[in-house]
Amino acid sequence: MIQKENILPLEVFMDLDRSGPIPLYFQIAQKIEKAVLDGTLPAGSRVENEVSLGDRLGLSRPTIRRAIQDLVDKGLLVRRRGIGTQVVHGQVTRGVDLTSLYEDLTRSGKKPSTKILTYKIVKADAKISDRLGVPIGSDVLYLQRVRAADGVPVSIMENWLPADFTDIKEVDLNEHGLYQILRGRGVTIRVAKQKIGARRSSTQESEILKLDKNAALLTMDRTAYDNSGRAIEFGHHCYRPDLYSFEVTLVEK
Amino acid sequence: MIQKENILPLEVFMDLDRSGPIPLYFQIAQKIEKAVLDGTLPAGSRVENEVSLGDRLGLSRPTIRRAIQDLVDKGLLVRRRGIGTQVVHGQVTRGVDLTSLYEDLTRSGKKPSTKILTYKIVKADAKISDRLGVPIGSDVLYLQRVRAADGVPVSIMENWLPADFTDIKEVDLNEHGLYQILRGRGVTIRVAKQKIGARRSSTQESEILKLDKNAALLTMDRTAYDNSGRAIEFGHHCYRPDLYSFEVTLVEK
DNA sequence: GAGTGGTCTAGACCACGCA
DNA sequence: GCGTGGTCTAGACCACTCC
Repeated sequence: MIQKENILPLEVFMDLDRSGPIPLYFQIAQKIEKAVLDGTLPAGSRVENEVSLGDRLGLSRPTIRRAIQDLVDKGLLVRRRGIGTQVVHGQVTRGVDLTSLYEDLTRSGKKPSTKILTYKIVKADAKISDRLGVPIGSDVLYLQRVRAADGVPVSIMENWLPADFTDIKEVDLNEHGLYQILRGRGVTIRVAKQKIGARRSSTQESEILKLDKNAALLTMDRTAYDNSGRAIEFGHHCYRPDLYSFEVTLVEK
Repeated sequence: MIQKENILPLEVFMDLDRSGPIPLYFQIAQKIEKAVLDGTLPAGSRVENEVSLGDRLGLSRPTIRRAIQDLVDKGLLVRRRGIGTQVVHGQVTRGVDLTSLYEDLTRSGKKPSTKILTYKIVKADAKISDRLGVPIGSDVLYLQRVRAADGVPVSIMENWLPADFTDIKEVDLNEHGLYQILRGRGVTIRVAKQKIGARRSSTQESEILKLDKNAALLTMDRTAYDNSGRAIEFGHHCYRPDLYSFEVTLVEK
């Protein structure tokens, strides 16, 4: 495989803020990412090596390295020892990055709305107890909601939250995504474990999502943890497969 | 939230190989991961801080830091500035890590087998041209296979590969996974972009997978790139949802 | 104020691919 | 042999959280 010519990024690296709160490696990564997206660094082209880039910018190699590594982890660049760093072919797809469906829809320009079907406090059964790490029989908040985009129903969402979230207001859930509300309470979701599958829809689900009987549903089970490692939310969601899918970028470590 | 007691890992860090080919940060990460899995570091417990661990092991802080960071990225640990590092609650789920279904099945103790339905060289249409980055009308290898686990059909896989892979032997595909064959040719898949969805099965698909008519299928479209960033394979796979699902761990960066 | 993780420096040596 | 990325060191200062 013939390598394309070296393309040295010019001074795309203007206005680096060396004293502000934004890390230097992050600023560098942003500049390089922008250069890839706008074609300054076309697919397959080589990226300047770490040492010389560091020299030119007056930054240490570990700082440059971290910037590039972050882009490699995002699937934007590929590195080979002894060879160099190249831009991956193929358009960039934004992977799932720990946002809720609500934010997903907002970002893609749709207008999300939520209808609450069920809002009640229930006792945790064995499964919920296991997922949330709470005792069996303890109070948990149970939500059943329908999320629509521009008025078209996209997803039925069931969620369970530990007892100390039972004071979440029903009205807030009409106006905001769940993760948005949690953030407002100082809870940051840091890790989520998801299982994505498919099944046929029930009669009720078909009615709600305006699908045929026995249509295919895309399903997702998720447990989300905050920055102390505690389970905050367990959810079982099902999506209209013609309106939603999951995009994932995998990078060999 | 009350934090649990400090639990200082003892000398779980025996036999570190300081001169071998395995990086020190990797060895450290393995030891810590093992301690989490076997309960030495229970869920919610604190992990010793970077500086003191580095001192005790006679290693620099960046080395220790890298080990811990890798585990954070895997969703095993959580960090908070000013607080410390803790073990995430909830059992560890092995995420999808850029292996093929063949390896997936082997690892979970099943016996994979493959039946080739179609093996031929076709001309790239607009879609395949776009996904593989080859000219429209150029030769590509088209495969249609059925993968079974312990004799039960799990997945129908369609794959397209660029012209220089047209010498892949049909017999090899019976015995090995596609990625396995590629590795044997010196091709390393480094990045993959996947889109996971669902749809109803066609009559033919239902027959092959031994499903009811109009059953739900879990589908995955994937483009895979090698370590030079070149597209190596595009695939459209569909799975029996009762036998297969995708597990993904997301970590806020 | 003490303890923690987050960032950054300025070097070093090695492993690998290529000419 | 040379250029590349991969690892590692021994420090430094800062931001944040808790007491």
